[in-house]
Amino acid sequence: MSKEGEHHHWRGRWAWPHSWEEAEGFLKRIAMEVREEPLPWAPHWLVGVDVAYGVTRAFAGVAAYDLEKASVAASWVVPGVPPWPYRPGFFFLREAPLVLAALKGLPKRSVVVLHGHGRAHPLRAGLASVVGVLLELPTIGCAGSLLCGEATEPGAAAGSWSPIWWEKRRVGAWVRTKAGVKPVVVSVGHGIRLQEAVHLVSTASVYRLPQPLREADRLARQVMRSCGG
DNA sequence: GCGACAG
DNA sequence: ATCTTGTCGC
Repeated sequence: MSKEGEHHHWRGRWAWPHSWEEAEGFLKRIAMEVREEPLPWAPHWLVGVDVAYGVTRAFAGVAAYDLEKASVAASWVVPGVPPWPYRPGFFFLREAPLVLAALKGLPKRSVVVLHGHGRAHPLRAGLASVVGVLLELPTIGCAGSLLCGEATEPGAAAGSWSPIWWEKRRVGAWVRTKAGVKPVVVSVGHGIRLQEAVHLVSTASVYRLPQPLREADRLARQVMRSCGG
């Protein structure tokens, strides 16, 4: 990845943060731009993105899952360099630059699902919201655990879910994607309704995480290992 | 002050 | 997250 975001069309409108302090202001502005609204069309693709990290390089895996055929139709990997260390609440600083570069040229009617949070974030704007707002794409956050908020345990059956509350707002859903397995945290990233996000994640799941995310993760790791980290 | 804390 | 294959249990 070269100088973060330099070549993207959103340069100018959004100055990429260069400190933790700037990152906080950046997220607050992203949060104000997030729209929680119905998708403008019936989605055809659920595109999963995940990044695997080696010693010096990182690899973003992307998997386009055809919702009708219930299978991954295309996948690719984009190499880069992780510019920031991980810090809870600022995961986007580490992951977003490479993810943004990897999501070029998606087909129409694509919804992107990211391995992290959207509105279920202390500032109500996690990685999925950053990517959604900057690329003006519908995005969903899907994470393995809560960063903030509270929820009651959903029922044991696959598909059941309960709302997640944070500062008196409903910021996400705790979703049982597989019977008897720990629920995942689903939240709106941008341009979609929580209900639709929950439905898409549930529909695309066989195991705990939705298929496009599993495939993106598997592919990114595979390529990373074949490239020697 | 201490613990918790997406990946 | 990552080091790491098979194995134990429902």
